[in-house]
Amino acid sequence: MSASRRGRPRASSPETLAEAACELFLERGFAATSVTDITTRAGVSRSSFFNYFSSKADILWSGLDERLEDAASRLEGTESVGAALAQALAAFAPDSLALAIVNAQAMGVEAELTREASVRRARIAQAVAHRLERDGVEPMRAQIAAAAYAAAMLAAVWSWAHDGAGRTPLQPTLERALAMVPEIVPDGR
Amino acid sequence: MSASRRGRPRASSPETLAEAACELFLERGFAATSVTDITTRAGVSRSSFFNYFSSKADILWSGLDERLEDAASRLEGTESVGAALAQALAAFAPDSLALAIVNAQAMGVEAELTREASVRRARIAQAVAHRLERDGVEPMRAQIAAAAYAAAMLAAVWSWAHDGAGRTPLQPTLERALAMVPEIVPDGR
DNA sequence: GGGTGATGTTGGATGCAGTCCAACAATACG
DNA sequence: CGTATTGTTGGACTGCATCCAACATCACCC
Repeated sequence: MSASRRGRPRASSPETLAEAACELFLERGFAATSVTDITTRAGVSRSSFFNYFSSKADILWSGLDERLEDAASRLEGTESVGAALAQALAAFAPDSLALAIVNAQAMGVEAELTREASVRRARIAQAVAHRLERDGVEPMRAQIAAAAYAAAMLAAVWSWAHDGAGRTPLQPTLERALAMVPEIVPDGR
Repeated sequence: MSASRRGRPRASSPETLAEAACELFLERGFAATSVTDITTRAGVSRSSFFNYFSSKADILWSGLDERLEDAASRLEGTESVGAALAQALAAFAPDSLALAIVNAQAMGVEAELTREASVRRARIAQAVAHRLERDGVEPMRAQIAAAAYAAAMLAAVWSWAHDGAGRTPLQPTLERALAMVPEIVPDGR
């Protein structure tokens, strides 16, 4: 744990920026909030924003994206697909995304959410499909089964967010969702 | 058939613009081609572009989007899910999308394609899920089954494009893909 | 055949996202 | 104290997308 590194200390953090951003999203809406607005409230320059997030939309998704990368790694191992996904998401804490899901209407972020969610669904589905093909499932079947897993996963996150991401853990909801997949998709492993 | 309508005749058409755009995409790549480049080659002003497409990416997707809207309408009727999708896509002719899928690398459009494809997958999945819920399938199951249908549908389009969209009809490939879904997703109707 | 309304085109102004870069600031370390 | 490292800042720049007022071209009807 390098508590203090070499050069100039960071003047901000993803958390600080995300907090400022979510406040503004709730006040004015996502579209009406510019990156400049966010950095102004956070007390840093606009340039710095892109050291922490690669886009405005990334504020909401960076937390989950991290977990999805972990999931993709685990899927290359020998864990079962369900276990890999469950383990990867075990470390997913309530963040901007959960807030945005619950307050989607207030933030005017519904279109943005469905759009970006679909990208994540496809991303994790591709990882699962690769794994299933590695296990000998034919490509077409693998894609269909993988899509089912991805849909279950995102649905669980949504359900968990609406149940109150702060109070409830994600795990039970996720495992219930993942358990449904092999029931209806025989190719699930 | 109103061959000539009321006001000033159109100086261009989606087809003309798409053709000019695809040429440029093949020459310089998608990212390196600006909307201005496209309209210049097509011989119209930049402003006119947005009378025909809502965005640059839409050049590739407007054809399929039209079919997906039709599919969503059909899904509100009494046709089976498979029949609704097959019927809707029966009128899908090879267009810019097929060209882009085949020449994805040359156009430098791979990231764009996976991204936008995921949005369409989610869109049609939602329509299917609505239908399944209407038929009494519980929401979670409906979402999973719907994701499977959507995955099959897009996979069919991809496969068809690679088989040579001009030479082969889409129908057989699509029906083969759709037929796979009820085999592995019992809730499919 | 001239007026009228409908339909489209054009150019310009505008706002914002995202990229890039060179100059500068603050730290640890030897 | 000098130096390498890490991070910040402002500014320039490109391109997407939106909006709008002025203008052009048609069909139609009196």
